[in-house]
Amino acid sequence: MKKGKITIHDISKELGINSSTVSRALNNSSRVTQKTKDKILKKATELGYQRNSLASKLRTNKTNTIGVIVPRISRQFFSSVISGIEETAYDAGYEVIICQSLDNLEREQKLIETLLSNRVDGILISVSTQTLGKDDFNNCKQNETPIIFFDRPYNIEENTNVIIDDFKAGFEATEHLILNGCKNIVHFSGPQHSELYKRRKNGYLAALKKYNLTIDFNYIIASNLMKSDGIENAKKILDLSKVDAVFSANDVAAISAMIYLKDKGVKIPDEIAFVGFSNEQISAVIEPSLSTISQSDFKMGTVAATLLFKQIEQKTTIKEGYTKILEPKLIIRNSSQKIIL
Amino acid sequence: MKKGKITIHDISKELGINSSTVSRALNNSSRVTQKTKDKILKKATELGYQRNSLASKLRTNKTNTIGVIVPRISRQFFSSVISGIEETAYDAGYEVIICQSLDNLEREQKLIETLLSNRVDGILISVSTQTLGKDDFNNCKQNETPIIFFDRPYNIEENTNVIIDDFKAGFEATEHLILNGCKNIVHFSGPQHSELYKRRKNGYLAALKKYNLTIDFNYIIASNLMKSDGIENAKKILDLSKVDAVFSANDVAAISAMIYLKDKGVKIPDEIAFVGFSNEQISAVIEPSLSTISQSDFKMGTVAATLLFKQIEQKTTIKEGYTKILEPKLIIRNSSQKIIL
DNA sequence: CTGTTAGCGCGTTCAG
DNA sequence: CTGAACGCGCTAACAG
Repeated sequence: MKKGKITIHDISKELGINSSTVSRALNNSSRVTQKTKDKILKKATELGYQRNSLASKLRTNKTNTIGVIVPRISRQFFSSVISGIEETAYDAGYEVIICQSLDNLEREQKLIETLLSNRVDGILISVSTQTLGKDDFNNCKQNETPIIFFDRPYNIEENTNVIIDDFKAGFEATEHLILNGCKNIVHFSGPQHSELYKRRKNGYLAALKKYNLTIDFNYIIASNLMKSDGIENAKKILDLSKVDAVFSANDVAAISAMIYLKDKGVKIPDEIAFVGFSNEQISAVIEPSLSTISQSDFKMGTVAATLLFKQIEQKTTIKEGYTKILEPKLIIRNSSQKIIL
Repeated sequence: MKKGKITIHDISKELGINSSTVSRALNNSSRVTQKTKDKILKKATELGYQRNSLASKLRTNKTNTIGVIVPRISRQFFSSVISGIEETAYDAGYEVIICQSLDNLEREQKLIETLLSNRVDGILISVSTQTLGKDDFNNCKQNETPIIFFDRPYNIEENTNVIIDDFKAGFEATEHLILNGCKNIVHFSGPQHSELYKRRKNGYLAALKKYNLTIDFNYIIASNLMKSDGIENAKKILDLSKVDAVFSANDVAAISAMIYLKDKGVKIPDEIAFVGFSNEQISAVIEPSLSTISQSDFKMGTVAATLLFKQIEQKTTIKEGYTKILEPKLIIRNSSQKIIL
């Protein structure tokens, strides 16, 4: 057997058929007779032919590949989104290159460069926390490479974004708790300079108002996204006179708070609604006494990917400032005790 | 500004310098004068030149890219290994393509094909649980593309593998617990047909023997890797008269067991040694009452990658059956209470 | 339905 | 130190 890589020319010569025909056959073109196709395919496997995508991509100027950049793949939210993206891409015949920025702007920029130099057809990105500028992704636009921002919106006026309706998520989660008989609902929020957490909080407040429940601002506990904040949150809960539910928009803090309370032997609220995560490991942890609700993170992946493929294939000039706001389709996870949402 | 992609020829024409020189300058060849280099680089950024890696890779027949296949990126062990791989690759000037097989053999095979057709220089893989055959990766060997198996060994006689010394890990974890005064140590094991879990168990047994502790086989609780198994395990613990530590080699089951015990209000053992994970989320969950030990998963990534790059660069014919067994460098995670290991 | 020709963008000869 | 020419493997366009 020949050393090195076998090319279509090797097949071509062996069979006395022109290499273009071989190429067409291997791409299953309708313009080749089935008989010759069979002959070629047989020979190809016989020689151990291995398609060279690089050459093909170079020639066609189309890679059928998209790049995905997330802060960390270990974060369940992102790995779920990635799964959604991959499923969609798989069906649409696209390859996916996954990258993690580690929330580092410099690294993120480097990844973008690498993806562009590999001529990906498009990019999906959840920007790093360091990414605050207004024009960090000009190189994409210059290349006319579509880029879509998901989860963490970026420069909404000019770019395509896929985000969730946080107000509605907060409203519906809270409303559900109310409809299940809860009246004293604590809300764990996140950093208050973040629009995202503000919107969720406003949803919470709106739900309380709708049902004429008194609003006690001591019941709104804002904190950062650290474990230690969760402990602090838990201590604050202990100071409140009556709590029959928690709506948490802050996963890390919420979990450590719950664990802390459990360890202290405090009975944790029967009704807890978490927004923002659905990881199996985490749900393993909080079962059976709690339930999570999960944003449709998987769906966010499919939506973002579908949108990207549309942009790629229509080759539309990128619409400025289109934002897709997902309905907060909240998924109820079964619990051995009460259903939460 | 010119539409479409700018090539070295565009730079070449604008400057009246031959494209070969431009190419050399952009690759920082020593055979170009600094002055012309500067001129070229300036022009390149001015025109928004964007290197075409595809063409370069095709031409040089070297991609400086490796593929990594893992069952799931969401599993902390794998995402840690990936981080290790990425760091190493980053330093060595390699790109990394991350793929997940979802523990599905068909998908795994397809990914291999894709990676090969993209001419990756090498592959790192932790095989899917469905991968049992002896020659599922012949296409790599045929292409002379190095492939290294990590964590889940595959056909040790013929391939390069990077695994951990499970016996030693089990021994040392158990020994540590003993040295901290524990005498009644439960061992959570995994599927008993797996060599990996057998070896860890043997390490546990060896440690008990060394310190003349009585071996009670009721204290060895084997199960599968599901949440439900963890619950069963927990129930079995309740039947035991005295337990002052747990050495768990089975992360999923161990966690759900601990949570179950907590929920039941049972005081969980003070000393718990987990082997096999170090995820932040998980450690958030089990703090402050427990501590984890983590295998050097990150290191496994660096070691496997380093080995692969060596194979790639030396272009050695792949040594048959070389297995690198890592020392189980166990990392102690701080706990607010006792240190476990 | 198949063959011919040319070229994607780059790097690497071999000249000068 | 720089230029001219060729080819990596594949496919689009045009013939036939």
